[in-house]
Amino acid sequence: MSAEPRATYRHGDLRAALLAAGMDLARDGGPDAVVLREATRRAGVSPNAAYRHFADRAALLAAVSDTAQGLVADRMEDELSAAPDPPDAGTRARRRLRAVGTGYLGFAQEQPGLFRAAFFVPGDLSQAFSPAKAGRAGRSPYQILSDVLDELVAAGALAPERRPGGEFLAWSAVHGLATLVLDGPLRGLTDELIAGARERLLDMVDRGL
Amino acid sequence: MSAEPRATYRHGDLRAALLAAGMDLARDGGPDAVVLREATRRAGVSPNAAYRHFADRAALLAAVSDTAQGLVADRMEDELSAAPDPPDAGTRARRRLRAVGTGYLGFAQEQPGLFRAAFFVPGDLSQAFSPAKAGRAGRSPYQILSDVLDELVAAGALAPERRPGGEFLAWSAVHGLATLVLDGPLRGLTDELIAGARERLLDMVDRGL
DNA sequence: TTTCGATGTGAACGCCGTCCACAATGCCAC
DNA sequence: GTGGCATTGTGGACGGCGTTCACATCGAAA
Repeated sequence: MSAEPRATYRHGDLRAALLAAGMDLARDGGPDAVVLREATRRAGVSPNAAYRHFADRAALLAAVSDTAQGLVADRMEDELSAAPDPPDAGTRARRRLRAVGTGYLGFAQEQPGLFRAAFFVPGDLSQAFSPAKAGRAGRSPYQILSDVLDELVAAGALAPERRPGGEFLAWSAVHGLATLVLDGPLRGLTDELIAGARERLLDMVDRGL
Repeated sequence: MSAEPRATYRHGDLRAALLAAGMDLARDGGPDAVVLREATRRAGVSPNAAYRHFADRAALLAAVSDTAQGLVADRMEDELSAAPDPPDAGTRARRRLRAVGTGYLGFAQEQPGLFRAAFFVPGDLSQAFSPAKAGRAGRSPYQILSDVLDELVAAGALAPERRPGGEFLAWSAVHGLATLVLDGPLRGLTDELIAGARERLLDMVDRGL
């Protein structure tokens, strides 16, 4: 889709094409690989054309980041759907919180480039609840986490006075571990070892929230 | 120290000068601001001269990162020295673990640029125990954390079977929170609010380790 | 004193993000 | 229809970057 010149002068949906190209670049290479000129090249368009749809490279990267966060949300929703449904509401809610963390960390392992693009872009977490970051189900990763914490309170598994700010505790733990797996001492470990670390970390959150 | 030409053809200690310039760049601007050409400019030297001392920009950045981690270590040691010494060994050890986390997060707030350069450089965490990352006291941030966890076990405040991998749990939590404070929803909050989140997070680690 | 490795210089290459002026296009009012 | 106009794409240029190659300069060892 890049070699032959377009039939029409107009492209059709250049914004979407640039975003798709940006996603491809991010997939193998992370945020630094999202290069404006290369994205236009892949879309079969001159470099400047990008500026009709994105203010600058940072804007394109932000769009890529938002889209990638949507994929993370999907991965989390998948894990939620697959989670078993124990009868007791409390253990069910706690199980669902684990599923959310598992989905987040699973995505980090399976799609390191996109994960980096999603969460290692300075400032792009500031409006974590923006609908631009939502997945198919319409919820952003933060919203999913937030909702599961509400379930925890509703099920009586988390004291209401501990609820406020719970997102920050849970997210901190899980995101920190993702960093260790991607760039730190846990890099390159076998899936089993990483799964072990994950379970221990989720235990910590479960116990300490 | 940049304008007037050098008296001698040789620079003296160009490596150190480039590293110092790199640290200055990182201090305000983070890792992306560590630009090879600018560092040589500040050292009063042609761009290529840098290649006699660093293989490429990544090598310079890695040196900056290591040095910055040494500063983080210093900040942690300071907090450790300032920590009160309760009589009970167990509560003392737990107090010291808190101090380590407090120092880490304090540095992140006080020196965001250097903190980013220290910990937001892909791959530079892989050998976390390298002496290049040590502070004045000769310990890297990871070593400090590791030692405090050992103290916890020695004091009987942590079951020995929970000890292995404890670094990953504690570090994950604290580093994740630092990310939220620097780039996420907690950015720009008052110091009191951030301190509140910090204490809650350290509670979680304390309880859940 | 000569030689030689280590260190710094100059010029160049290709890549990047971005800006400006201009061309092609689709659409809407008349 | 047709003329005008906002939208979208092009071409060319600028400065900055990392990096390489050939060359100059120096200090120290032979």
